[in-house]
Amino acid sequence: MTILLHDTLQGKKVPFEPLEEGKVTMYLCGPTVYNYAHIGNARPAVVFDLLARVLRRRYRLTFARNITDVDDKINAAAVETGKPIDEITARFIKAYNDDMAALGVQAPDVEPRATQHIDVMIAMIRKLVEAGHAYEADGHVLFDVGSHDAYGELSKRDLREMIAGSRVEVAPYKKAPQDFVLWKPSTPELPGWDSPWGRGRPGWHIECSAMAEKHLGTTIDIHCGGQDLIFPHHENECAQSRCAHNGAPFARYWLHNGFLSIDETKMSKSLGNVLLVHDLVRTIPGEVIRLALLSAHYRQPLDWSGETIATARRMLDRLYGAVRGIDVSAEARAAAEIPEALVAALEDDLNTPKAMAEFFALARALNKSNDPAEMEALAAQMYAAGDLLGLLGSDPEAWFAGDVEGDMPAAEVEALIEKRNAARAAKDFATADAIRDQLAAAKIAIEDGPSGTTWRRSG
RNA sequence: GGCGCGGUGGCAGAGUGGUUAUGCAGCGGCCUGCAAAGCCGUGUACGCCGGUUCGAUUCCGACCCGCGCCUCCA
Repeated sequence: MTILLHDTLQGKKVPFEPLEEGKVTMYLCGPTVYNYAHIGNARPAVVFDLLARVLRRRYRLTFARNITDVDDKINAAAVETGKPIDEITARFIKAYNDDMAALGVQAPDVEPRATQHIDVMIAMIRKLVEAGHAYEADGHVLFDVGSHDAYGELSKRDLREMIAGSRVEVAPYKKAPQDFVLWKPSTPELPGWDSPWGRGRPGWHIECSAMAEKHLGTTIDIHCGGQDLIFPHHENECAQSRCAHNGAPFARYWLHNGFLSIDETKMSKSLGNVLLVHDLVRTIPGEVIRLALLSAHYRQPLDWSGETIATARRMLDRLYGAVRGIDVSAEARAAAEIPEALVAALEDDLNTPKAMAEFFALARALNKSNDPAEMEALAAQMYAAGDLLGLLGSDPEAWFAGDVEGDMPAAEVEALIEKRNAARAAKDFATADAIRDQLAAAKIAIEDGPSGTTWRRSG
């Protein structure tokens, strides 16, 4: 079975064949670092992190996720806060990486920063000007969309309709309304670099083209990002790269994740419903957020709500509950293989809901078993599956005891349970039940098993 | 207006031309001091209307509804 991926350009699911046997290159558009990442930003990071994990099982992968650290929004943030640009970008690069790590996102192989690739961008722009695909006008360098026949192919847009439908005021120096900026002049206060067209800074799209070329080569295997990037960002990237590379294909597969809504409305600053990962991880375990983001297929829209989170938490409780109390030796862990059906689901265009169903089948088999050797083997398989999915990374006891701000401390819970068990031993069930109610009020669920009482937080 | 994506049982969410998704919630049973967890059992879901077919939730066409993009928002 080959891996199947849905390619936006072809508009369908197709077998994946890398350009070079055994080797895959993948590029994901990363954050513009002027603010904390919101939950919508986290979806592509998590989803394509999983794709990277799946690809690494079979291929030598080079995964690049860039950081846009030169941008007008960053400049605006600097003016607003009175802080130096470097300080702002350094702070939010760290925050982004910390937040994504909390969601189980592994570091990409390369994390290129735009400001460290200005020379590559200038070289690429120069090539485009020389080839007649770009022109200088009023201090700007613009990409000449009309010079590239395939423009609009990725986003399935017709150039003539775009011109007719253009509602935006067009800068007077543009040849055509949809021409976009490759290089723009900077005033002395703004970040700028010397170039053949004077001191200036790059446009957004050229950054990704240049960084992809530098780290992954002329033609990359997989380019991914959010659906809203298809136009104009990816369309423009594709046009620039192909024109700078004598028409060579830019990306062989384009993958785009669906949008995330909050309580069925669009997330937006004006509505005040922007949820920052930085805030969410304070009260919600990272794995819960990760599983919630993977609970729908990546191309489907996903609605984020209290129920989304509560359900994800209960799903994880069930998975951790299955492996709880089972010691898995290093040998068993090394020997464990992920069930073929689970891998096959992920290799079928990253069908995470199907993969989760297989994960639960494993949990049920484990819950049913009472043969210690089989239980250990099944638990080992669950951990192996968890490693691939980026779940089940905690010790089960730590998972169930895990507290967030405002929770009753574990020691206090243990003390109450001891008191209750003393009451139970004395058949004083009224006292025992009162303590259980007290714990329940603190969202602690207790379970009396044959080998003693266990407890867990019930979120 | 153009382009694209959806409408599945109480909720979330896969999938399939005829046979169990899965999880959460509910109900019944086992277990338990009682619970909880777990296990077993339990649901005549596939927007509407036509068409193709022995048979369609699944293919085709129209319609209704929702969402996204249309110059820098993942």
